Amino acid sequence: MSAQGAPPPHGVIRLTVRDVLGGMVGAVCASAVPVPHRRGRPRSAAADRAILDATRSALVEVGWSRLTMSQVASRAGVAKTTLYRRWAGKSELVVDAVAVLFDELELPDRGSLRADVEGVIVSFAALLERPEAKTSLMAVIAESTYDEALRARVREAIVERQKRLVLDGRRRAQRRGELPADAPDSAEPEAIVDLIFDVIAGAVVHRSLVSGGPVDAGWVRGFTTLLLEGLGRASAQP
Amino acid sequence: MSAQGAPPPHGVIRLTVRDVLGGMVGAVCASAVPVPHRRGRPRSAAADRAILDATRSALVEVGWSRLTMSQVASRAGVAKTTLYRRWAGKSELVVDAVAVLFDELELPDRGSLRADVEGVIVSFAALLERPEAKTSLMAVIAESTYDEALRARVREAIVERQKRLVLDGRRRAQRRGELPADAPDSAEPEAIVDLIFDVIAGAVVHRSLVSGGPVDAGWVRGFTTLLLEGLGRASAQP
DNA sequence: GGAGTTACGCTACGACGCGTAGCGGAATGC
DNA sequence: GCATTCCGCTACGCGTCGTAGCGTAACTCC
Repeated sequence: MSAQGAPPPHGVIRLTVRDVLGGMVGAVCASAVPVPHRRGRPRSAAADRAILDATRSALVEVGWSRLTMSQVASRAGVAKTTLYRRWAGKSELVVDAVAVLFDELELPDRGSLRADVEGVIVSFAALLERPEAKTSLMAVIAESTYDEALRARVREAIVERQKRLVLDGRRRAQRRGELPADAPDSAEPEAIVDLIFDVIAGAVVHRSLVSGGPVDAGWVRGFTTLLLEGLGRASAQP
Repeated sequence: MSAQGAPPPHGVIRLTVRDVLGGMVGAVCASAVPVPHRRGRPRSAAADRAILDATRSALVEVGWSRLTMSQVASRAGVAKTTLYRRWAGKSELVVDAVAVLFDELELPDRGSLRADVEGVIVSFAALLERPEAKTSLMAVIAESTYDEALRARVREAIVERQKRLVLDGRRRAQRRGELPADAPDSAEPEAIVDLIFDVIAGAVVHRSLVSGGPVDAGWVRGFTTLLLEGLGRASAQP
């Protein structure tokens, strides 16, 4: 609503996670320089960290719906106004607070496509089990269906950065000869990566947050078989 | 919070969608009799319908987060207290208001497994495009991560009732010989149905609500190929 | 070192949604 | 008739939101 009401103090009102963390995680950062803000008192990086930490711990304890800005402020030891100087609302704050969790995801080479797929499924499911992520991810996505800016923020901060996992795994499988190499005329390996990402992430989220069933070894094996060999063979397995 | 504060007036405070609609849609209804409430003035079925209609139309216009109980009440032409006599809060109300949308899903026999799968994907995606569903489905699921009763309500009213689509399609494919019949010793065709449901629903939801890409003919064909034939062949297709 | 600029903590405030209580009246079963 | 239950209405206390205004702290440029 009141995004550009007042003249922006430091050029930009909102900072991304990468600005806060000094660009230590991001590689696609637009401006490598973390905005050295020429004049005036600089924003407290300690306050930023305290706020994001407080947000995560509050999410663990009370969940998304009972999380209030006042509560986060007092936990972080800052004034409520300081929160609103950085984030427009609860949704924006939580996106940044949760985004760093997803950067912990790694995909070590396990030797085969099947092992790699099972690995990423298990890792992602474990991440979704953490209360901070579990309670807030869906809420933020829900909010973003009516807020285009928030939607873009979610995509940039969370979705886009995880596709690297699929991209890496696919390239490794191609090198091993488990998947066909990209046809030089085929214009869209990107479409396939997007598809695989939606299928894996969507299925794991749906399983653990909607259906509510456990992502245990049996489910992981079944899902991987379905992914690798399709419905016919997956139905025949024990 | 205050669920059982006062003695329940009519035996049960909450009614399910099937009670309201007189059991016209559900087949797995526990008690076929819609509680003929022995004494006193009966609850207005017209008010129930007006409230649920008002909820859906309000969801279309303002979305989940800006939806208020007072707003729904005045739209429906009922008092706010009447709302709270039937539903404990916004989440419960919206679950019931949205659940009926999912009952419209049908899966006509299109002659082949591939055509059936593509059909269910397209239908489900079209449903998610409706603003009432789009904005509220994720919000309710998010809320349910910290509310076990709500979670059960979502599962019963939405999730469980859609698995029939997968079950039907699978049986038809088995009859056609496109899928192997259930091994008599294999104890769990149910696990496979659950898996397929999570994969299809999860992928479509993730595609349209998280990634934000279109569920167009190309995506549907690619996803179907992946489902039927697995990663290897899906990667080779144009 | 001083001047200008920006961020911070604090307090207070209006606006709004929530969920409940209490009333008189209306619709049913006995 | 009488008891029972629902309805519409008004009013209320409570908590959260997001902002304004103030004095003060930190930093840059001259």
